[in-house]
Amino acid sequence: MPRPSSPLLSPEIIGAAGLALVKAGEPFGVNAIARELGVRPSSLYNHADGMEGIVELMRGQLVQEYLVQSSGEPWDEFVVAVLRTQRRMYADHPLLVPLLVGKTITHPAVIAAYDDLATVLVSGGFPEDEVLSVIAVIDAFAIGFGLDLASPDEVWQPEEETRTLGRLIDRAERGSARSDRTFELGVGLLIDSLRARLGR
Amino acid sequence: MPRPSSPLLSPEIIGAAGLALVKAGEPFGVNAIARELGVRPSSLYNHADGMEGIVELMRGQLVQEYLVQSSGEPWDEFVVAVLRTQRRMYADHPLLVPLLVGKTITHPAVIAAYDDLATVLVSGGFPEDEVLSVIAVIDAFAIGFGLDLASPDEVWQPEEETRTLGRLIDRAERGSARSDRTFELGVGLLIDSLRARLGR
DNA sequence: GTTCGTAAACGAATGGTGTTCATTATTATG
DNA sequence: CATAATAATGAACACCATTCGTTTACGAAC
Repeated sequence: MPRPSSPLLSPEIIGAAGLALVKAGEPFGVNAIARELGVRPSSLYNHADGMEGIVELMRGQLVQEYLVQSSGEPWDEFVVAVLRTQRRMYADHPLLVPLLVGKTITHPAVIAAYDDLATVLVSGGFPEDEVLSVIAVIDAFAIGFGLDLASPDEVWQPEEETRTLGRLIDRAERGSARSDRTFELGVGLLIDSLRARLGR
Repeated sequence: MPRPSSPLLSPEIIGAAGLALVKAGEPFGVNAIARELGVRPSSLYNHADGMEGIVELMRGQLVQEYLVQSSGEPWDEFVVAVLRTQRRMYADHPLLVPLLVGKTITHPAVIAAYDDLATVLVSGGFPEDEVLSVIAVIDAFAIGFGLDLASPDEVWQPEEETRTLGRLIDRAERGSARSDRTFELGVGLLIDSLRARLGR
């Protein structure tokens, strides 16, 4: 069926299909997306530049979906909001982390989001030569806690006797409750330190 | 060449070859390892349980390589040492992160390392129902900063005008110097907050 | 010391992946 | 109306992880 009357594909459709797959935790790839869309894999190459291009499409849609815009609130409130959203984003798509991380960011929407954060931090009083580091710390937090939320219920499974760990595990909460608690602790620590650094 | 006089392979040899590949940043997989060892891919299945088993072998050797043992120092010194080592480990093997993360940890050496850390934190005075969260925060930090160190020199590449970000990028350090600075800032923030929490 | 089972290599084959290219028919442009 | 670009297909390629049968050397039992 060559060149159908109304096109079956578009960059948006492909990106959305890819995101739907990773959201469902199913194996994600060119063939899987094509299967999902009822189309041959080679057809995708008319709209996206291979696997890499598809990932870029997904990143663009993902960022728009999890966008947080500043609206005049204090810097610390904004940072917490960004952290919460980013963590949720990474946790909802753990399979994408290795694809997204370690690549230079050029997508305008993503750049704009970081620009927004940088502006808020500068306005909040952070010295200009420190803001990028603070942003990287925020990124590190979000990725780390996102992966933590996506990790299995039983993080550790000791097979032999332990001095301390086993006892703590037995008493601890499980699953998302544990991860949420950890995240709140971490966010509190981070914001406190940033406030302290600012006031110094 | 069936059944050679002296065996060409062993779990240790296979794990080491896999680690050597990811350390060199080369594509890593069953075939690549076999090629590196001058052996057919199918031969590996006599010593390791497929791709998954090979990753497990690699994890074991990796942990031993980056092991940090406590020796009576104060908890904060130990935490910093663990953070530094873990960050280096993830930075040296960014390709392994998606394979290591999100899996239940059973390897005795890894469990022992976490048990050590838990013991130090409890001895340091942290309440028992908080120690696991603190450990998760430390993990999140290490992964996040490891990935940061492994990320490209130009993290952002704005194509359009920005309000703040572009100016900060122009003035900022690059490469590992930037990442090191960020890490030191993050470690300082984390330790300060943990100290504050403990003293409260 | 011969026999026999196991161990450790190989080769071939299977089903999966991402990618390229020629082909075809439709749609849009001149 | 003629022509070029477009968007699908199918065939082919190279690679991947994995399984299975085959071959042969080693080590233990008789």
